[in-house]
Amino acid sequence: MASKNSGKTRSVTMADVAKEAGVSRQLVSLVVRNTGYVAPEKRELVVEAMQRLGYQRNTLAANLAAKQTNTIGLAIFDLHNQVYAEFADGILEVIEPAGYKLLVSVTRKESAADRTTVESLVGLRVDGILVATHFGADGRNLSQALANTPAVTLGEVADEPNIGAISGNDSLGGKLATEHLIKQGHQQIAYIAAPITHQNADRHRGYLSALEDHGLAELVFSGDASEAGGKTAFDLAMTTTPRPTAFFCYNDATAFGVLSCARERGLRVPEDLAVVGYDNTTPAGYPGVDLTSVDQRAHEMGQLAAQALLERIRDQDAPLEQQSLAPELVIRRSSVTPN
Amino acid sequence: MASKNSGKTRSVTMADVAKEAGVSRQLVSLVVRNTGYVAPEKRELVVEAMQRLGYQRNTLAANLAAKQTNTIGLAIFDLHNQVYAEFADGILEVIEPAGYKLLVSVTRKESAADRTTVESLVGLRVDGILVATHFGADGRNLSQALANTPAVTLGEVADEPNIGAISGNDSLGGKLATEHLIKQGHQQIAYIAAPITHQNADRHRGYLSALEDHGLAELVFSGDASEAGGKTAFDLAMTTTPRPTAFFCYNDATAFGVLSCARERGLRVPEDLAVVGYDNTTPAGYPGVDLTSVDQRAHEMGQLAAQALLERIRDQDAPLEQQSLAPELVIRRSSVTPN
DNA sequence: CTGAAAGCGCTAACAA
DNA sequence: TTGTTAGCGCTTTCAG
Repeated sequence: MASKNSGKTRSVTMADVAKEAGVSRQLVSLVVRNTGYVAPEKRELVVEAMQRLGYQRNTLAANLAAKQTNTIGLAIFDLHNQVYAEFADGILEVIEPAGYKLLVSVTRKESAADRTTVESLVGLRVDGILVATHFGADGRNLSQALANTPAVTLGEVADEPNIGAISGNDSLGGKLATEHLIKQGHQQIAYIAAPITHQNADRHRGYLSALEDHGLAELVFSGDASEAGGKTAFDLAMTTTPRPTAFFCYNDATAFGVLSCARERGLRVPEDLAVVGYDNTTPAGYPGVDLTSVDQRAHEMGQLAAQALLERIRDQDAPLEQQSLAPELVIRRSSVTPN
Repeated sequence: MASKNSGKTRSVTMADVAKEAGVSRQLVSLVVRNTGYVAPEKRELVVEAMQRLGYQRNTLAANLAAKQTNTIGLAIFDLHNQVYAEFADGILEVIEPAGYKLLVSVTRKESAADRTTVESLVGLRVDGILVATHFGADGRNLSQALANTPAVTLGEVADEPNIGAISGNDSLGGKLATEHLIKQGHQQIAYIAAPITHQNADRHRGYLSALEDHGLAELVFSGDASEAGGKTAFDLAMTTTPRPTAFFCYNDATAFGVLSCARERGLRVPEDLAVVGYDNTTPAGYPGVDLTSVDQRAHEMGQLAAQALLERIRDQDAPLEQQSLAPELVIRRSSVTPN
């Protein structure tokens, strides 16, 4: 007896509040929803009753009945990566004023559960989902998981009908970064790649295109878009000949991994090794880090994606937003050859 | 006509799946919940029907009916702060194997909506809540917002009956940090304070106690527990006499703000200024940053808190967990006086 | 395995 | 303003 939910005390319901306040259930509903006209004294009565009883509305029931949750879901990959914080900031600025709440669903990167993340949000029937998690190259998976929930991807393009996307021009970003390194005099420039996504493919492509323009050969090492991934890839790179003298990394997280390893090996940045990241996260600018990084304007992307999503929620037939922001290379010490 | 939810297509229900598969609704429910015995062929039938129809269970309805969500809520303050990522990692390691999902509710720090964050989780009827947000000194607010939802606070003690807490020994941490700075020869040691919480009060107390032991006077400047707060406080500190030569900061985020400002003013760390943070977040260890920081073992705290919470969910009468972890000072370059 | 019935706590529409 | 009546999509229990 009593294995689960042993002592679960039945929670206070609207009916309880109504009785306590001596009014009808509907009246309570009205004041809770802050809708329609309620006489001040009655409202007062209800509010007091709610406080006495410690009433908390059951959003589950409310949402189920209303078929609407006033909540936006954000699916992300790794809480450690600061880009997501930038995204979230931008998103909140847009949705909070519009009366929406934000719910974040996180994957542990090991569990590769991108799908789960979105599905759990869909299950909760959030009004819309912002997908900032890596979904591999397989957009179909995303579409399936979404099951018609309005969605906009962030950073990554979705190439599925009916899904919006606010992305950066990643191939341009890759090209800018690589050209910068070439201009600094590097010939052996490595790309630290991440899992197979459009973002990765595009950054890679930009890198290649810059190399080709200058007749240089590519050197690619794969990690997993995290600091640990950067370390792995770096260690690999150090065993090869010719050894790279410059690293263009898939993102800042990866670059931080590279920086750490470089120090462990006694390599100085930028004297012995130039490093460029992507995302221009806050830590990239910390004194002493000074990581050159491609800024894809994550904050702005968050805002735009949120706007696009709200648009789509209001009108399912609104035109599909497919914006792309131009990236900007922020040059710091980590990549500048001293003279 | 049609202002909201204009094109909202009715979503696929269990009944639809049952009809499609030619079985009863209960059978569908069984396979969805993965409960009881279902004949393999029948299961196959159902699964296929679900895929054909793109069925996604309505978790709202399921949770409402089952009075259980298999979800743990995490209330946090600021996605930018890496401690929360550490917390989350530890939490996930414990709850995922136990079959729980994690939902994160974030506040924008400006909106001071600690309460909202918890309330929105309570509304969703998550099975338990981990509170890692700053709740001011007012535990009553928390209790009210929780409305009997099992909860454990992370980092902060709750001093409310019925709320568990896994915290660090913050006054010890403050003392360790300050004593270290004293040992480095500093006399003017500032504390960069954060909003009124137990954590802040305790770290402050530890700082004071160390100062008193050595007959030093306190210098306190207040920020808001973020990078921006650190900057504000630092600027303030720079206008006072005597000017501090060392800073013990409420947390790493604050410390990063201080480090940035210091550089802007051309002050070298640690030559002109020693800095110590709290939390020992990942960026503190980045090459070039090398921030001395008190490690409160956030990852472990996350695990313990999750365990305590699960315990409490299983049995409402389980003894209240009130653990405190001993912090450890991780000394790096930022605080060591060169000789 | 199926069918029937009750209920979770709320919203929504309408009549009184 | 208040009742009344439905119903949201699912779980749970019990009999068959």
